[in-house]
Amino acid sequence: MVSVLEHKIKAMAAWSPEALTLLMTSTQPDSLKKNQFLLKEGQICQAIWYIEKGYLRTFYNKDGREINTRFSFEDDFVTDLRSLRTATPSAYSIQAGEATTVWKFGKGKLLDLYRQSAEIESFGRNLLEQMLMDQEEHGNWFKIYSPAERYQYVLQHHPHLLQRVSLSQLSSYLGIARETLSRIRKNP
Amino acid sequence: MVSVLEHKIKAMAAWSPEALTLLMTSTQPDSLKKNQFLLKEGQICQAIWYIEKGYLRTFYNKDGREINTRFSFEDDFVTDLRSLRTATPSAYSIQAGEATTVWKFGKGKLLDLYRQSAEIESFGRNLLEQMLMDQEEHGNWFKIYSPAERYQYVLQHHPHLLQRVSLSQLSSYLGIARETLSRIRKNP
DNA sequence: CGAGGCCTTGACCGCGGTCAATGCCCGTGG
DNA sequence: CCACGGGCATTGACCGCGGTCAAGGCCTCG
Repeated sequence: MVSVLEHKIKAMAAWSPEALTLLMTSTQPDSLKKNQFLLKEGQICQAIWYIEKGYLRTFYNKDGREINTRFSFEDDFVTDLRSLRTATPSAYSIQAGEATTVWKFGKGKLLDLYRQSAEIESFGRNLLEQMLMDQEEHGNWFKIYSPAERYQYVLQHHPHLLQRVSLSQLSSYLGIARETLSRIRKNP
Repeated sequence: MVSVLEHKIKAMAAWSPEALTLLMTSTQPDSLKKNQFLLKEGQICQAIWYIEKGYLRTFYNKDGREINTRFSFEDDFVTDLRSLRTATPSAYSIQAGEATTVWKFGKGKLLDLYRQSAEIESFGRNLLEQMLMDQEEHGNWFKIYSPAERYQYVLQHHPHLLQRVSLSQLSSYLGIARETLSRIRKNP
């Protein structure tokens, strides 16, 4: 039987059978309960994960307060790129927001894959370009939009966030206080 | 004679002579006067540029006001990734902040390079990873730091910004008003 | 039924935005 | 050489948005 991962990956690029097999034999699934950690602040990130089901939040501590920097859902790839690349302790934690199934690609394995297959390297590059585009857009929010406008943006472009993430958690992602988000939602 | 570009590129990775030659024969230099545009809002971005000398600012219009989203200096690569990838009109303009020399890699040429050389594709992937790391960090600023802290961060980590970019331009990059930046600098 | 999350609401206030005036530096032309 | 003008930075006055603290309401789950 073909896994969800294989099915999804197939749809993302025009794969040769060899590359697809190589990719699929380099990964294993893992299950996380709600609130379980994939990575804890201070650990060195050793892998990239693909989310099959559920969602993960990436956050970090500012004076004992958790600031959410990202929410990742089905079909997203997740890692702490800085920690992964530089093998330094992560400033972030990654935690399951629901019961979550991920597929793990270890760092060493991943570098092998890139070396062995130009197709996979190309896929990786494209993925990174997509992620960079998204990240630039997200970063520019804060320069351009007011808190209310940022909320409206999420409402229109990422409505699933509001359905699955608590408002407390969303507020730090929007860079505002929980109470302010509450008031924004109240007033049209 | 070996160009500045070739010298720099050499230092960034372990190149085979073939890949390096391929790369160097796919690019041409271009000179920009101060205030000259590399890309104007509404145009479709067709290339990636490498900055040999000078700097570029990327900005965009919010209600007639220019918001600077990025400053790129020597050895940086610059483009509007969204416009380049999707061939849609750019929301950004890119303008020289000083007399600037760039090397242009056209989109078609670039895709050829990736197809022809796994080394170049790998170089591209690594470059993207670096850019994504930087962009994530920059984006998280706004969630984590206050205006004064953001200024301090630039002061410590990117002091060249303050030497070469006017405070008016820097302020929108920090997401604050020009006057506020002035007051932050005044008070320790 | 009680406890604990989570969200909402209110009161207060300080940070940072806006507008306007002034100062400073420099390049240009009389 | 000086006078003027433009661009940029600073400063002051004002005020409204959004943060903080505290209380209360409403779920869900044990």
